[in-house]
Amino acid sequence: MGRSPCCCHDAGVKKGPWTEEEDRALVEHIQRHGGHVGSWRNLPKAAGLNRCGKSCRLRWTNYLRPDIKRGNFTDDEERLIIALHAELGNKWSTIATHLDGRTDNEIKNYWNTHIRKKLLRMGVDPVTHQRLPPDDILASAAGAPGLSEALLSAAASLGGLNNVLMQVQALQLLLQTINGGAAAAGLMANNNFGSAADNNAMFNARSMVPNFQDQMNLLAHANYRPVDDYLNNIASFSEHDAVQQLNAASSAPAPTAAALAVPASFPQEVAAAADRPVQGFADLLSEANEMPNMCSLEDDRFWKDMLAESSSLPL
DNA sequence: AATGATGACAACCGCACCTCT
DNA sequence: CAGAGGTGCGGTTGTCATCAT
Repeated sequence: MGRSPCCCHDAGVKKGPWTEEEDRALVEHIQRHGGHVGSWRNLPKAAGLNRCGKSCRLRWTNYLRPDIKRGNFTDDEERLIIALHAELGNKWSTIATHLDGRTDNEIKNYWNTHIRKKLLRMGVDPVTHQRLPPDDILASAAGAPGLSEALLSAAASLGGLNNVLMQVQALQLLLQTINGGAAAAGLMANNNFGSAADNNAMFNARSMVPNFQDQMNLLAHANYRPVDDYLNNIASFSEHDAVQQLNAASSAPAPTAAALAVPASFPQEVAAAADRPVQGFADLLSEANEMPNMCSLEDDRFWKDMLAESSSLPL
């Protein structure tokens, strides 16, 4: 099973982008043979192409084949890719067999340029499809070389995220890292869901709940559905993502006062905190939200200011 | 307007596997 | 069974367009 030498190493064989003439020669040659290629190695000479046979095969299978579907991936296709990737991993060719007209190369590129980044923004490991471990993030913030890719991605994306809930998640992770999570609640004011008073109630209450899951539960009590756990069930991701997109895009009614009421099961100080005016990140974040490009890791001042604000939040 | 940075996509590279002799 | 030819596959790189400075 030795590896055969590739004709691509031949001197004078052209590489790089294909011209229209080359495409036409390749297509006409294959059509002349009824769509059958025979030997790819012999094809270039027969077709009058100064190309490696391998290059011809790639060009045909990934671009010139008549049954290839061009254009953007649909939502359904994206969901299918994610689900299949969770099951199959980087088996691009196998994944491609489930999507009509899509090539493995196209799917692979789409994954690397779109889906992977989207998952990272949501705090999801695109390899394991699980939530990225907090230790990873904490270690990164402690000065370990190489800030966590997830944190970097989340932080760099803060201003551009079109989904408030993603912002919340990203900032939660960031603040847990920076400040032990104590200030994270203030960030929740940047949500556009309800009135300022409602936000005060919700977010001050949240600040009294140190545990991330408890915070999420409190939000859930107020009819928020921010972090349904895709991470524990990859099959539900597509729907979850779709719901998130809908939530972000829709003009969903603000939660009612009743919905925002602190549940009786929460400690008394939580209820008390609900009446305190929110401070800290709210203004900062809403300002950032209006100017998407101001948030980036390169903008040291932003993070410096945010750190300063976080330290002044009431606990 | 020029230049650098970034993102998206096409194409290449090298290894592994399958088939045939 | 071994080895060569041919192809499939996944990772990586190159190229070009667009955006930011």
